[in-house]
Amino acid sequence: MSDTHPPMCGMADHPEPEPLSEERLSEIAKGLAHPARIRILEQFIECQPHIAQEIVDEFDLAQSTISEHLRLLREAGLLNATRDGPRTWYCMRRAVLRQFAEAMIELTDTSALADV
Amino acid sequence: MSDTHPPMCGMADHPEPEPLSEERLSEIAKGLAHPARIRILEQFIECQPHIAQEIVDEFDLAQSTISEHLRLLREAGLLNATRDGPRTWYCMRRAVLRQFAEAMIELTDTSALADV
DNA sequence: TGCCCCTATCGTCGATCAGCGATGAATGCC
DNA sequence: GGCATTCATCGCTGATCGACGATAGGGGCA
Repeated sequence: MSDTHPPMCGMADHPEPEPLSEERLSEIAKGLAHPARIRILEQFIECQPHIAQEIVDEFDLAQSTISEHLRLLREAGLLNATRDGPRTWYCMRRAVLRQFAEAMIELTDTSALADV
Repeated sequence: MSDTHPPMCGMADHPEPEPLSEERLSEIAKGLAHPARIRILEQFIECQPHIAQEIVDEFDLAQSTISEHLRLLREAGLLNATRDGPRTWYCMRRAVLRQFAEAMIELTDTSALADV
């Protein structure tokens, strides 16, 4: 039972309302630029954290490869990692991905010109 | 005057409603994974096509480098290219970027679980 | 015809990515 | 203490990216 004790993920995921720079946006896009990483993020649709082993079990990839993908997602700011004894709990930083998605929407939004 | 004769860009940009695969999503993300390419797309916020030279003039990068970025954006499906004599008109495929953005929104949307 | 403009492509170089196995550190359990 | 589990990191390899200059081709225009 004590192993199912996720650390209260992502609730303090407060939105940072400053607009994202092109550099920041491209960093996030780089995090998304591999099918395995998209699939990893899909595992977090249920707002539940996962330990790395759970992610590894979902793929036909070596543990070290998954660990590398998790690192890239962390560095892109798309995942949070919390060590808990021998485990690491991961959860998605929804606000970051959402802010990225909204910036992309704005790029497609001609009416954004009204603000210029 | 005849040089300002953009080829009726992107109006036939009909949405393709099939959900995007992880492979497709990561291809699009790869197209977005460089600050110069984000900035290139920003030039298309006004729904107007541009020739490659206009893009080159906006950057401190060699023409061949910009041409390469335009190629990657084309291959990611984010830009359309239309040759017109010596020029190439580029315009943004808004529906593609929007569909990508909406897929990212869904990843952040816990209520998407209701559909499962 | 000849020249210039606009672009795409080629070749090259260094940097980063993507994959793997192996190793090692931290922790919990017996 | 000893061992198994979990995970990150370290090489290593091949592939791709990002930048450039140089080159070449396709049109217009004089």
